[in-house]
Amino acid sequence: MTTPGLNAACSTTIMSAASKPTTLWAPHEREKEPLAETGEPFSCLYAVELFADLTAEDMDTLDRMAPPRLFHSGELIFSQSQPIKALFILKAGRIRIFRVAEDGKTLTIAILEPGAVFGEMLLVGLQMYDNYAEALETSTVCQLSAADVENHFLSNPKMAVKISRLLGEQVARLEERLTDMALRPLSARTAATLLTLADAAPRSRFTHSVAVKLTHEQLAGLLGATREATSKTMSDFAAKKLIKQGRGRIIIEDAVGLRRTSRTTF
Amino acid sequence: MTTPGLNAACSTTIMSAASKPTTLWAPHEREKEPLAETGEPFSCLYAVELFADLTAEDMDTLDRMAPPRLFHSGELIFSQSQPIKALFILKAGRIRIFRVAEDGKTLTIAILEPGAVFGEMLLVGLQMYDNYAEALETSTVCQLSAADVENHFLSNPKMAVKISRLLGEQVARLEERLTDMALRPLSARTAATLLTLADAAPRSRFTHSVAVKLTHEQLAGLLGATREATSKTMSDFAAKKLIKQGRGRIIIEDAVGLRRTSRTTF
DNA sequence: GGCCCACTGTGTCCTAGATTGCAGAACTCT
DNA sequence: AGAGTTCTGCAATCTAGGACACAGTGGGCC
Repeated sequence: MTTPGLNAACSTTIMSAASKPTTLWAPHEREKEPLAETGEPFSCLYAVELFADLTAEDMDTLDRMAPPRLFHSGELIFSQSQPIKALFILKAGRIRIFRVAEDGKTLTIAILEPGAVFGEMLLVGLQMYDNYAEALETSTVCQLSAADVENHFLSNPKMAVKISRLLGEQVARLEERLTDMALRPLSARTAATLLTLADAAPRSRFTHSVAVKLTHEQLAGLLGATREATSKTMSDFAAKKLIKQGRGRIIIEDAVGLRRTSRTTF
Repeated sequence: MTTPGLNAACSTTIMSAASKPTTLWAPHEREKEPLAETGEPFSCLYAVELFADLTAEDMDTLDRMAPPRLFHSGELIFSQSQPIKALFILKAGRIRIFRVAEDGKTLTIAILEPGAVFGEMLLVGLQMYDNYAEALETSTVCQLSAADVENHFLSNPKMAVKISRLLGEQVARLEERLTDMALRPLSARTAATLLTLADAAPRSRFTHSVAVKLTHEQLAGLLGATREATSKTMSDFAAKKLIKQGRGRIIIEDAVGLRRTSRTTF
């Protein structure tokens, strides 16, 4: 049920039903989709698990309060200078949550797919929170103001429970990732990360293989490694027939093999 | 107010009022304390922030349901084979939460001080959760059964909110630690970790300097580094007058200096 | 159809930190 | 007080992965 994704600043990566058509990485897909959906009257909220317990009425109210907004590739949704003042719902596109070190290097905390909720630290009243969010592609994002959230959420006891579960899952994932970072070599981390990405990814109905739509550089950001090192690992994996490479995407060929190498120490 | 400790599997590291006397690391302290307190009629719960909203009545009921239990140094409180079936409150002593890799290396997720609550993943219904908990010293731990928790907690709406906040703080800390691990050299990580440990640590009333009661090896476990590497950085720090060393404890001498080196890249 | 740029593949250093192996010092326990 | 254990301090070597520096190449864009 719950997707065990890599997402840490969001959590439910439930796909919105209509978000990704069956075509997988069809060229030109990008231009049509987000723009077409912008004006659409349907809810940002329906497909999001977090909101499932709301009454239809509440949902509609909230929906009207959550204006969709378009972000172009590379644009920042929030950052240090623009702290989180809203709860965000990703309707279409992809968002990268990341942190920045003094020297400018970044670690990406999560890559969000449509249906994800982020900026949830607002929900638990955390002020100083130095994550950045950036659109990886042209994306449309709905936002609920802090006030609206206050009124319609924190009053609802079921909601608090949901939020707890959501955060609990994040904690579990982060702990896992932390120990991976500390005790596993790059190859193992890469394999593990690919697998997690794979089952958070939109899936084609027609092929049993799954594609992860990332460049080596983006993957490197997730791994806390350099682009070069990641490229090398990917070549190795390709040589071992674990994956197949494509420009900007990686196709998982042998999931069990990956699982195995994700557990090896060297 | 809330202690920004390193704790990840617990969170509030509020000290129970009577837990640590002013003597700091007095020899032989260990034998007397936990044993003497075991039979004590007072609550495990009073000093724990998570329970502050309970009625006195509820508190007493819960208290009677939470038998204190003694764990000796090195003993496991829970593990893979003994999954979490209770919510634990650390009354006295210190507990280490950790994870284990295939090759036997471990990363410690958190070191808990008295007053900490752990095993909280039970609260959000997470089943498979592969953390271990081990007593670092002889420790007394109270446990609330899953059923009791169910009855007295999940009914209480305020409680859910508290749990959310608690988990939210954990998420923030873990994200911070993850990026530290990924992008910062050992020296910086060490400095940062010492600082966080320092203000989670019991504080003497008489000295303004704070002591962290850990061996290099334990610290190394927290840093995801070897004992040797940690020892070396500690020597460096001592040479720079940032800390003072003692067997099994580290005294912070220059907190701002540490803060500075925690931000340096090299 | 062609240009240009964002991805990718390598290749050569080079350093932080792991590994190994001891040795002395500080506690603890009896 | 003596013995054994735990901690800490080095020093020598090894290596995964970082830092640079290019060189192809596939694909979107004009």
